[in-house]
Amino acid sequence: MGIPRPMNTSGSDGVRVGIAPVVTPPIAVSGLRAALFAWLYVRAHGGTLVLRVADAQGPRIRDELTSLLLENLRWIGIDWQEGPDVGGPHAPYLTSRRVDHYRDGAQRLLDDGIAFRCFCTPEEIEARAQKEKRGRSSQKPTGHRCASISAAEAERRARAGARTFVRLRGDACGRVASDDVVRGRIFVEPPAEAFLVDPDGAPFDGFASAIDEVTMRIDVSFRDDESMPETAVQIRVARALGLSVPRIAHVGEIVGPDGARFGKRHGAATAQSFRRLGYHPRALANFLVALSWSHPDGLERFDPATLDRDFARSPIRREPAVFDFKALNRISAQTIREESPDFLLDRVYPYLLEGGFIDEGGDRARLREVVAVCREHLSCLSEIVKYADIFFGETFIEVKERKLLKRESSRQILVAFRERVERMSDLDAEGFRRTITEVQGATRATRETVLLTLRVALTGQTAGPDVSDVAPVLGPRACAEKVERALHLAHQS
RNA sequence: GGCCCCGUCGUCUAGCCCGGCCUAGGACAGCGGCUUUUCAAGCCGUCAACACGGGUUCAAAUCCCGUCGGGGUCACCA
Repeated sequence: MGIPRPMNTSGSDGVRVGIAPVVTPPIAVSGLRAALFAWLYVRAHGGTLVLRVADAQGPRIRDELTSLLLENLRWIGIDWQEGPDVGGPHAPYLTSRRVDHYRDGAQRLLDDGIAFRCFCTPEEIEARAQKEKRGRSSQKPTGHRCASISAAEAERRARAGARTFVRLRGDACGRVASDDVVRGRIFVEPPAEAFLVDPDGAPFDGFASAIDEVTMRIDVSFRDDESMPETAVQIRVARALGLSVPRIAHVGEIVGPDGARFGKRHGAATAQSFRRLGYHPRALANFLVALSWSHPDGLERFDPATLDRDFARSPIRREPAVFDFKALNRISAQTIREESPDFLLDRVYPYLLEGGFIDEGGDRARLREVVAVCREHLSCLSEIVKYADIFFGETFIEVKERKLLKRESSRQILVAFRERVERMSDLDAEGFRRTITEVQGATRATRETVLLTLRVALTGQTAGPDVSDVAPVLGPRACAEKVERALHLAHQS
């Protein structure tokens, strides 16, 4: 059946799709995925992606955090037609700069007796929340003492300079229905006496959405499903103010192998951390989308940017999805393998530099060879450092692998190889193959054993790049040295 | 604890809305094999699921009810 078609309330320029990621905490895979789906939705149906950044809460107006967020969204491949950086007819697109827009709405809610002023300090609120948590109150806690202060009295105190939160009255917090784009009809309920505006006039997410998504003429709003309570607040507020509510798409959550929401305890969950590790952005996008959406043609690998109308042919699944690193690594490895050595070289360079393997402005031709050899074995670009020692340092040979070198047969292989390679001025793939055959003949070892022994001597690992690829890049001299050292190590321990 | 969401192979899913074509299909992982230049990649094969219990029906993964399980949320900050 696919995804329901959008209701276009905004004229001929197509559907207006909104996302409103928060600036802190840093955007994680779930937020990234909600944004990705919004972007795909726009591409499939034609329209405008409107990016509104929720930067009003927490550390206020932190420009670096905002640009980091935009960078991360762009990194994964998303682009938007209206947003803080590109502007648009409904600017500004930062909630911190829209405080004026919220004041009227809040005042009207207050006047109409739908909201009340709460004079409690953050400490008092915190203490109360703790107590409720401990008491495991079964009753919905309503009737907060501030709620019973008369409106006139509350206004007087507020005008006298008291710092207040604006909160939704308990009787306005009942559950409401929403026809969700991914879930169908759902029922949601705002938290008891939900917070709308803080003492500095900064809106809480649901309240900001109620106002902004109407003024920005959003038709469909994508968000991750943790924000369902905020959606409830949005609907309640909008209803009270006589405003419309866009269709909302709650994208299902991403959980770890233990079933708990994928987050810190599973390691890196932020966009930034995947970026730092050097995952291929297209692969991460592919992976995240495929977590809850299957290609109508059964493809498992696809470039989200080329999906276009195909995206609308298949529905977004609502069930929680398990973040499977193996699957991500596989997709990322495949994608990396398809990139040219030059493309990879530029991206791998910082890791080598940072690891102290190379100096600024190193030999590009040699680096390209190294990258070409390692390319098949990278799940993410930072893994290059696992292999960097082979080419740029002293090969480290694991104790476990040294056992192999201790054998008399291994010694014979290494000696035979060294003798030959020492006499060579150049070592290409063909020369290496020939040499191996000679060594094989001289030692009467199997080809497999010869290769494995040399692999350990030259790379220090039993997995990783092929010896037959590594040796030519190292050249005869370095090969001889590494073998010499391996022989030495074998005798030591 | 209140409220909400979710429940098909280990994982991602197809099927569910519109009951029969489902002795439940695919992919990935796992396992086995082939590629005999090793690890990896690639190719071939194989294992494996409708959470449970009631109902409705000639017929249920598909509809209804209940139970169980998992998760989310309950100001901000973390």
